Amino acid sequence: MAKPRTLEPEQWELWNSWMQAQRLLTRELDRALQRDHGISKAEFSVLVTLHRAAEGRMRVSELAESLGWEKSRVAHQLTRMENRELVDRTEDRSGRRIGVGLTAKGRDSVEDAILGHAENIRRHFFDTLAPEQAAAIHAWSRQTVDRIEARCREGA
Amino acid sequence: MAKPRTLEPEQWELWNSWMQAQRLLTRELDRALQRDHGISKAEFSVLVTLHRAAEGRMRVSELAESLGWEKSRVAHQLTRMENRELVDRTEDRSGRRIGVGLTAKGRDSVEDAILGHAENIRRHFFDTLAPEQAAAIHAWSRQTVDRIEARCREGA
DNA sequence: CCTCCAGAGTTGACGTGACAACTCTAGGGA
DNA sequence: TCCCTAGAGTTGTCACGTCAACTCTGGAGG
Repeated sequence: MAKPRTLEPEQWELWNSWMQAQRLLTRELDRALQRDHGISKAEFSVLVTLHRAAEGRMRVSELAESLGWEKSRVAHQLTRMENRELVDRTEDRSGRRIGVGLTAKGRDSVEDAILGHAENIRRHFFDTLAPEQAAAIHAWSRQTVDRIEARCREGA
Repeated sequence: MAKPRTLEPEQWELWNSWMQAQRLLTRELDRALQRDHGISKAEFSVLVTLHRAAEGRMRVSELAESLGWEKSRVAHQLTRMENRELVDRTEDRSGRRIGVGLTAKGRDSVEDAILGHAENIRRHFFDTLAPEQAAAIHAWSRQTVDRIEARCREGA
């Protein structure tokens, strides 16, 4: 058979260390964001996206589209962030929620966090990444994203 | 400055596509496990670890060590899995919990799931991975795991 | 005009993950 | 003997993420 039913030991080894490296790295970055800036990675993503928006105000659906998140995830996240006064939801006069924007506190938080986060990514990721490793990872990432997105589109 | 304060655009591009590739890939594998075998990735990890254990029975702390999880996470996971009758906890005569093992249902589930999961990893990961990409990724993974674990040890 | 429906947004339930506080017990000195 | 501390294991609390079900509104078409 050209397609063995299970993986070779060295494939398991590669797979496990790859998964673990990812896990450790993202946990590290998450913790740093929390410790140094008091926000989580999810909050950071939302804040950055809103911050990049031209008017600093977006529809929930745009936000979901832009983040690649499900709308319910965005709604839950916004509820938590509204409680923490990082964002506010604007309503039309009937009380229907129509858009989201940064509060002053939210704006301060991102602008503060974004430099530190970039610095951490550089330290933990790019500084130990040889050029051919970067090339390999980049190529693999693009392949993978394209392939899975293609499968989702055709499967839908 | 040798160390710029923020990342180059192509670095952001690499970082973002890498994060997204991870996210899509693990979500894909998770869903397949859930759909085809009715178990989650976390449950699968626990079941596989117990299944590999010589006597099929481990201490909670061994399990935590082997999975690289915090003990509280393991305890919560075991509670859920005990409710689903995938594992059982053994007690000494004073009622103190002393070990964990697979139930028959748990054993069936892993043995059933493991081939399918390996197949999916092969399809989604290894089949699109050129040998030199595999080598680069493997090298990077090992570096990263070692470095972060070293930092944790010294930081503690 | 009325109905129905598609899309936006929310909510609830549940599993996952991190962190801190707690209980219990065995073992090691004073 | 008694204390007491280290380790095992649990529990509570909170944030995150997914799925399904729900509400509301603005049209398109009868």
